[in-house]
Amino acid sequence: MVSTRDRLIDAATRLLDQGGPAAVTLREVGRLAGVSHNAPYKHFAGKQDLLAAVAARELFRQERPRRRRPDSKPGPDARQLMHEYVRWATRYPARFKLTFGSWSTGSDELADAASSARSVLVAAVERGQAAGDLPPGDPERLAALILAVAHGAVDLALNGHLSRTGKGHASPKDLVDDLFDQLGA
Amino acid sequence: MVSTRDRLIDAATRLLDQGGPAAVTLREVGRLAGVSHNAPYKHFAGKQDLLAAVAARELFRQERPRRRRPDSKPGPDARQLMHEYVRWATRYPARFKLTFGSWSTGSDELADAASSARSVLVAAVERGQAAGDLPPGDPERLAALILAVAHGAVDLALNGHLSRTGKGHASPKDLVDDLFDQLGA
DNA sequence: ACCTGAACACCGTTCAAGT
DNA sequence: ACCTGAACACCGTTCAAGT
Repeated sequence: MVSTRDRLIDAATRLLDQGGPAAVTLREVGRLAGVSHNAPYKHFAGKQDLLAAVAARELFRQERPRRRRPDSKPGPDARQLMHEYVRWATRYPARFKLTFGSWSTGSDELADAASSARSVLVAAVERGQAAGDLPPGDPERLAALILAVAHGAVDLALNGHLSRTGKGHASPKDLVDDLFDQLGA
Repeated sequence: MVSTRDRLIDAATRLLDQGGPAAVTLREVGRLAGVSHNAPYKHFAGKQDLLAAVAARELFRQERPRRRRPDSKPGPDARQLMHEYVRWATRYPARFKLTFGSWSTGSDELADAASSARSVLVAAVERGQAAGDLPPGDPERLAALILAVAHGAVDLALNGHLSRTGKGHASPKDLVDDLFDQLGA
């Protein structure tokens, strides 16, 4: 038995994927969930709060598989993490833009999920430094640099600002690899 | 004598800076420009086209000072270019998000301005490579890596996804410098 | 060529009311 | 506790008409 709240988030996510945030109208969300156009107000403060719930669920789903990993196995390295990040963002561009966009709502749920996701990357960077694959220095700051490249490359590519043709053509994954190659040298 | 068209773009830019794209209503744009709420339709195809004009003017203004530079002086180096990029984006976040967001309208004006701005960076990267400050390789691809860091760092910072406190704290400018330091080593 | 005023369809949000 | 239907204010866009 899936709750109305979950069905509302499902519907909002589907509409978001299809047509961006503008396509997420409360009327259509309600219709897809089988309720009236203002039933969402009984579960969320408004449209913004509904979208924040979508973003929070997305972050949680990204992080959960890594949390479940048994402690005996080390997690994936930072390069692999960024490859997954790029792959997810490319596949679900609207979710990517929403999740990493600015939330005017100061949702605790979102803040917690984001900081948790960041700590996974920092841990991977620390393992890379210990193995000599990454340069020394503050691991949080190096993680920020790595995330900035992945995030920026994806955002530029999604918006058509990466040269899409000719010798200069590089995919976000290529640019992430370029960075790690430079860091390893 | 400033044209109605320019006054409309001015008004739209002001509203954009104050409250983001949602605050740019054609009614308020018209009111600020001293015309009716649908006079903009005589100059632009619609709201989207008006916002594209704002973005195009912004790109043009960024690029113009560099084009006027006499050929005898070499342009600023890539690091300095990215510092200016970060400074502009931090000062006018709404313009940054609009200009580097996705334009559904395939505006030629925008595409030209964007590719022109990119070529300025590529030229700076080539000079850096010639001077031995940057590693060898395809300059377009290296320029894309550098732009990805600056763009990603600014976007993460604007959206509050860069750790704002503690030892991991790094500003977009810091991250740009980190990349250039790594590339120079 | 440029502009206006009325009108239409749509949306977020509120409210009174129902079970 | 959860939901509905009507209503309100607002917005993008279109249209007929004016100079």
